[in-house]
Amino acid sequence: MFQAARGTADILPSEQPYWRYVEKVIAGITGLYGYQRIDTPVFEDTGLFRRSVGEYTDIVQKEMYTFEDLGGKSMTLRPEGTAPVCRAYLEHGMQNLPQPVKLYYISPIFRYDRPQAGRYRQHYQFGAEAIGEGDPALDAEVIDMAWQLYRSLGLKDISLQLNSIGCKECRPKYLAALKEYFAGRANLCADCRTRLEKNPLRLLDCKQPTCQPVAETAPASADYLCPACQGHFTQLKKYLGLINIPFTLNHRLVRGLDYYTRTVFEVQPEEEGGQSTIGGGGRYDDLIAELGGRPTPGIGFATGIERIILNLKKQGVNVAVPPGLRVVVAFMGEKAGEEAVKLAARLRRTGISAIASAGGKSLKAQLRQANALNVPYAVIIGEDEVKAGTVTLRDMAGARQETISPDDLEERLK
RNA sequence: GUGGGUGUAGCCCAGAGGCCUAAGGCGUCAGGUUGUGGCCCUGAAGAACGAGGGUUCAAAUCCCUCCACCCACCCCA
Repeated sequence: MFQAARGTADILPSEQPYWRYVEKVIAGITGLYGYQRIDTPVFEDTGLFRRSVGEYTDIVQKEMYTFEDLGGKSMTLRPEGTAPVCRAYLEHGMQNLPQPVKLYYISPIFRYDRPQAGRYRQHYQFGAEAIGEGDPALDAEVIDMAWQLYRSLGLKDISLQLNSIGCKECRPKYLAALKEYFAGRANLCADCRTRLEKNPLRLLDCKQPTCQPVAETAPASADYLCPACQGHFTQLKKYLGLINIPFTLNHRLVRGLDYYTRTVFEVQPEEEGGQSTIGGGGRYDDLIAELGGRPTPGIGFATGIERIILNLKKQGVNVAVPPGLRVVVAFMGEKAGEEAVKLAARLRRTGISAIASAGGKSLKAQLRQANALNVPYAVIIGEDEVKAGTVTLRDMAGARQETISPDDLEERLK
């Protein structure tokens, strides 16, 4: 038998209420902040991700679904959402729109990773990008939107971690300080020794017990910011205070994609546990230029739908279940069967969800099924009703029924 | 990619070398007299025990390989 590929999952009808709930909240929030939806292709030129995400990131080095198409081009299944949106921004000349351009997406993301609870090879992300404005007020707005999203979803006990990792002016100085600091440490783990050369920022969030204390007392990027970045960060913190967004400064917060500048943030449930981050984002002021556009600042945020749902369940958040079927039309006999098919169709045309039972079962079986489907009403048509031109309307919950004209059904079932 | 745990019908699971041609519960389907559900009762369908190999007179039960899921690491959403 075939199975869904490793790390992928079917989203079954019983799960759908969660997805629809999350989508509904997202639609509300994005509307409130003036974001418009964009959908980009599932695969892109591999170069787009290599250039934006960064050659030495884990994502590019070992997690991409890359394949050669029949024309010999290297394509990659989208491993993150920001680069495609930036590509679309440039491709469609959105720099000619009023800035910032605010776009959001809900789309599948692919990463070849070892699956775990809350970690999949295909998962869905909601992401939002505000491109074309570098004002820290916009950073605050994006962070606020993320925060309000989780609040609106009904998630409690989440925390916001915040940091600034500087820009290309001040970053080199900081990296040098970091390298100098770590190079002097004897007992770094093997991973950290390679990070030291290729991606020193990542040294900060190593989870190895031996590296922990070392990272804890490492130089903080916030102490090495240039005046401009310092000003930006200060303003951002002030704005967040003005709109009452609680945040925790975390000088070890680093993100796994190279394009981030200045602001980075992450949201996670306070309860400990692996795969806990539910969302994160940051500013990427050099990305658009890196992709060939004029220097254009941007900031974005993304969150994993599966992880949101995981937490909704953990916290017992009640999601609205969409209304089910309203009526089952049961019948006995051939002529009544025709009436049932006609009646069910007629009810649907008036906006009342209805099915005629099928399969020629006994009335008992038909009502049993109606009960299992949890419909509030059953309509019964037998020989008597056919002769009299009536139908029997049964209130399933009240176990009462009466014989009425089919013309009165619409009014009664509304 | 590394280390560990698990894998029996759609779901939850009993079962620890021969008594298993695999038990139970949920669910599904049917019936409990003639046109009526939910409770109850009865019955049926549904599993060669993740896959493949091996050990043994004999394996769901032991061994090996693979696959999948879960946990930790890694990384991130």
